[in-house]
Amino acid sequence: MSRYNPKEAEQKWQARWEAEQVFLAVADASREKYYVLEMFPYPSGRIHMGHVRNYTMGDIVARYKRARGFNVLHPMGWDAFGMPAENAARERGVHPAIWTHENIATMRGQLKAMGLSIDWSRELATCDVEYYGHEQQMFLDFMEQGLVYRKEASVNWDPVDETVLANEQVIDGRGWRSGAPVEQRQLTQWFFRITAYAEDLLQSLDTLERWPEKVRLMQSNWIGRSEGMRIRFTLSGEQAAAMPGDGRLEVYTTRHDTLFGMSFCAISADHPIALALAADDPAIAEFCRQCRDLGGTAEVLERVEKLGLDTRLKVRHPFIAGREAPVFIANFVLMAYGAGAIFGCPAHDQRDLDFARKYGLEVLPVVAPADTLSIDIVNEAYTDNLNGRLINSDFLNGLTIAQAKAQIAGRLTAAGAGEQAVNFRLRDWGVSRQRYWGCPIPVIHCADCGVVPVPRSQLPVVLPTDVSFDRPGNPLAHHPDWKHAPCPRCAKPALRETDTFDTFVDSSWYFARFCSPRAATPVDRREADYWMPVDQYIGGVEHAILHLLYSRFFTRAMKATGYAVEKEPFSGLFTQGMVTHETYRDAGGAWLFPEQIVKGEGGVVHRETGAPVQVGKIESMSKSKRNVVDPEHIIAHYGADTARWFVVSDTPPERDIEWTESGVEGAWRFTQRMWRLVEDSLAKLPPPKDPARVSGFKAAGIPAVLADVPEITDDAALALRKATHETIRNITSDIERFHFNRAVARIYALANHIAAFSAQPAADAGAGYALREALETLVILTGPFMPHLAEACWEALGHKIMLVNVEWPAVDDTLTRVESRTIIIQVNGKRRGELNIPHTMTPTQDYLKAQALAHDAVIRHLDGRKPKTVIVVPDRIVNVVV
RNA sequence: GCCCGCUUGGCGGAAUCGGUAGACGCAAGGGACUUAAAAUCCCUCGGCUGUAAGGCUGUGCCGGUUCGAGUCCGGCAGCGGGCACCA
Repeated sequence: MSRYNPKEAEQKWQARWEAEQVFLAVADASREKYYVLEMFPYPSGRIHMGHVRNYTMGDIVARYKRARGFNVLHPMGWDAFGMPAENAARERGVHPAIWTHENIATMRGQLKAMGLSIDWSRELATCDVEYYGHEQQMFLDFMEQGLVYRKEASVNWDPVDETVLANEQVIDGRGWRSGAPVEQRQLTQWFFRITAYAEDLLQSLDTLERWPEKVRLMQSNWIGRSEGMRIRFTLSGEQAAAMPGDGRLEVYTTRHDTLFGMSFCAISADHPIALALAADDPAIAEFCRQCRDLGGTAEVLERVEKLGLDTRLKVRHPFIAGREAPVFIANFVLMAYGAGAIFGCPAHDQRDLDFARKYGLEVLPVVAPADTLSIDIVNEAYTDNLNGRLINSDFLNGLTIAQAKAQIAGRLTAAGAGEQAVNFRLRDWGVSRQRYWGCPIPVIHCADCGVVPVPRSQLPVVLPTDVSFDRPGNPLAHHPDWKHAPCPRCAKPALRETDTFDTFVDSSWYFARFCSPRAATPVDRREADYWMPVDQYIGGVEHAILHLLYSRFFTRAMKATGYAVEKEPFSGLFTQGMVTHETYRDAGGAWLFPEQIVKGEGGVVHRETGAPVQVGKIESMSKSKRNVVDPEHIIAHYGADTARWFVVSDTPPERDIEWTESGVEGAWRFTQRMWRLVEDSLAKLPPPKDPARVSGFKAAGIPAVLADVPEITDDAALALRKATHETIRNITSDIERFHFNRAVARIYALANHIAAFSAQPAADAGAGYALREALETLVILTGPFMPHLAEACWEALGHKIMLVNVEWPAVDDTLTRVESRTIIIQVNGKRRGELNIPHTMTPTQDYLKAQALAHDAVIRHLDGRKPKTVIVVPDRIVNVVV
């Protein structure tokens, strides 16, 4: 008996798959396609367990779908632009391109060692000009379609690193790298007009039936549609006529029903009126500056007091003659949302109430709970916007909130003072980054002609390689000559745009590029029309909003520019959980790696010093806490199959999984156990039959491997066959529904059953067939999870063709249709016994009832009482009710 | 603050429709084999009770619907996630 050697077997089968180009995907209109994609990795240096989990899941789906006869596309690439490469350049003097490509080479090798069924001929990296050049072309197309524009926007600016920071890179108001206080700066930036599709992006969420409900909800909240009114108030006061807006102030509200409770208006510090006032008044200018410097981080806003400055402007109430309300500039009003101005009704909005209390403004309740008709407002606003009746509101009194809204909308619209409006929280996507390692934005700035797109004949705009990182800021801007280019329109000297794209742009269309990664155009329509959309996309939930929303925008924009037919990129989505591990610290509080500790009799101690170790929380693996396990070590020690098996065992894929040494040992034991099971059974098996035809993309329509089993009458053999076919049915549905942990459990259960059967002496010749059928089924069903081991077992079972080319087994319904033979007997819903029904009979309800009433335990529990009724659930239960 | 999700043995988790709660794995304990170890195999394993057969109890807590509730409904608690001055 030989021991299974994963190292040899994995190399052997990976080489054979590659030699026969099994995973090469070729579009074929005669075959049904299936596009499986995992979120492509950032080439940070080495793969981590999160990658192992992600790519194992994708590979299970890809191999399974392939076995089901689909023409599977399963590609891999690299999200290769981004800041870590520039940081490496600054810290270690390595050029970002070299750093990135070395990382890619390392990680490609690590992924290949996992035995993934990937078509590596389609590999791409977003930092290669063959990729980002096409991105530049699409940018120009989007520009022509009006989907791109430039505007001045406020950004987080790190004055030391001289760069823009994303909100996540601002920690406690300081730059995450430099530690310098972050400033708000107005910069002219490029934007994608994602809001043009706000309604469609929201509505179409309903069509994404194979997306997690949670992700759809998060996107829906992010888009943040609200229905309300734009209302234009007439300004009064000395300066009213001089203000922008023709003497009117427009606000957006969702509570126009509370208009009679208005006691002030407030505008943003960036509102045109505020800017106009600030121009003449240093005090106002100073106040506006303070408001802006607050910035946008949520934690700061939480603590900050509501502040306002009276502009001395007033607005007239549209329905109360002679009544006016003051206009404030307020720090809590955002220019980017709605009209950048609000009307304040303190009784029914908490912020307005806080503000009113601070500045001594009137608080007039205008909505009361339906049954009370009056309400006192102290420190808490009454914000119920569904139930309630209007009070203190003239012609609205007594109406419901909905009726009052309709009245107000009707009157204001008729008067030309407003109209109903839909508003979105979603904002346009700013894509400019002042960085080197990204896709150059293909425009030229000319003093005379303005912003001029780079002519298509001059694309791609290639990143220069001779850049230096010896000073802060964007190396492209410092480059001696790269940015100098003649204006394409007037030929005078002009300047290239030195900003590059946000890396989310690169990852917003790579899935489409995979369909034709070497095409001379961004996408080859014939290929894309065949392969798109992605049938199953798999990745971390941390991308639930931005990446997925941007990609959904991009496919719409690509459709508008003729690059795509589908507007939704991913018809199925699965978001997997993280990989976690215990944390360890020494007495000094320093984090320790798992391999530095030993768990023994005396508790947990340091491997070398023997000093006691504190075991901390189970947290997601991170380098900073050192609770990481390197997949390469695991694969070297146990093999890829064991690692793959472990990361889908026990825990449902959407939940976080804890990596434990004993869990991996358990997975390792099973690989050996399965191999032994096959070897030990070989002597009892009839000869193998290779299937007549081969599945995969070279042939369609495949026969089942397991046909022609002779008739079997032995009970144990029949039970094995039944278990075999039930396992096929269950694992098939488990994989379809991403219940990999259940599929794993069922594989264990079938293996246990086979082991028990195999240990008994064979009843007759048929037993060998049942055993071969069960073993081969076990091997095929294990294939998507542990492909190398399964190939080895398949070969050991005597087959000449590779398992990867064998079709998924079919369920024999005649075997599984036989219902349960054990019927549970209950008294008052509690289990009291069971009935065993012989194979040969089909019991009637009356028979079951009689059997139950005659049962010892039932008689004991009835204790002489007459049953009121007896409920019989066919094939399951008899419940005697007293 | 608003929105969403989760809560089952020592642990990860099973339990399509309301119908045998705890599959499968890990850990633990006992035993076999072995000079020994590794590996492997067998047994036990929610709690209480009983020599045993068995009995009682048990899916976060309180209540309801039902012949029957981990599953459905109402309330509460705890944990986790998303958004957050969004008018």
